[in-house]
Amino acid sequence: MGATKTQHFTDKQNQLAILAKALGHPARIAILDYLLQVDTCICGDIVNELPLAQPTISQHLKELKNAGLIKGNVDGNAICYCIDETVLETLQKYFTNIAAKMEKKRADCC
Amino acid sequence: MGATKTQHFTDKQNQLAILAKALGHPARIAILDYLLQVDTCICGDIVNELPLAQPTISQHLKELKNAGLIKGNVDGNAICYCIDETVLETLQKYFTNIAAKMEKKRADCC
DNA sequence: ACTATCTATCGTAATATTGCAATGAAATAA
DNA sequence: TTATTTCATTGCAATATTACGATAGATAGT
Repeated sequence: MGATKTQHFTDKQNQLAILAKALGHPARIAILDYLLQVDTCICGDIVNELPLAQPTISQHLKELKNAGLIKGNVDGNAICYCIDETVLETLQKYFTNIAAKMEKKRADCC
Repeated sequence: MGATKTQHFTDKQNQLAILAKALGHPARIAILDYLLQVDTCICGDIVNELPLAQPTISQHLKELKNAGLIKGNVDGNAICYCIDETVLETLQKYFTNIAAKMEKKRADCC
């Protein structure tokens, strides 16, 4: 025991959980914040922006990449990371959908 | 080491990470799905809906509650859990905001 | 070639999460 | 009172995550 029982849930549920989990760390939120802030979707000086060692950041980037939230293009010596829109749309849809459903039953709730 | 270095990040980043982390498990996504599906924000038979033991579900509910995603009202012997709209708005805003920012710089990205 | 720079990976310690059996606590029903 | 039902808590084992030093690979410049 200790491992998540993914087999028992739907693909949708697992996929959403993977995305949310990837966002479930302040460093990874900070990385996304930075990628949005920077005008060009520039590269690897994320290390200078965050209070974490380079291997740690590399690991966080890997997780964001595995979840599909960002993509990385090799650009000479550096790597250009940027946010993947398509996956973010999934998340946006999920929450707007929930909001819509909530709207419907506003009254009969606690 | 092994503990998250929350001190180094902003309150906003930490708060978002907490919410995302709470959603970062398929069982907890499934719980929200169920709460949305059921018409009235009904009570405790969530145990019958999920392939997990009662203590495990109780723990997941606790985490959703701690993150602020759901609230629970005692109703006699049972407990009535339901989704907390306000926090979901935070998430919805976050993603629509990201989507808006992405729109702006569509061109110069990888 | 050598050197510097940038990033990934390995190995490992510290900590957190997941899952459940057993047990508690609190309200309801008999 | 004595069940019964409903949910929470405790305690523990299995597993995952977080963080970083050390090291390796790949590219650019000299």
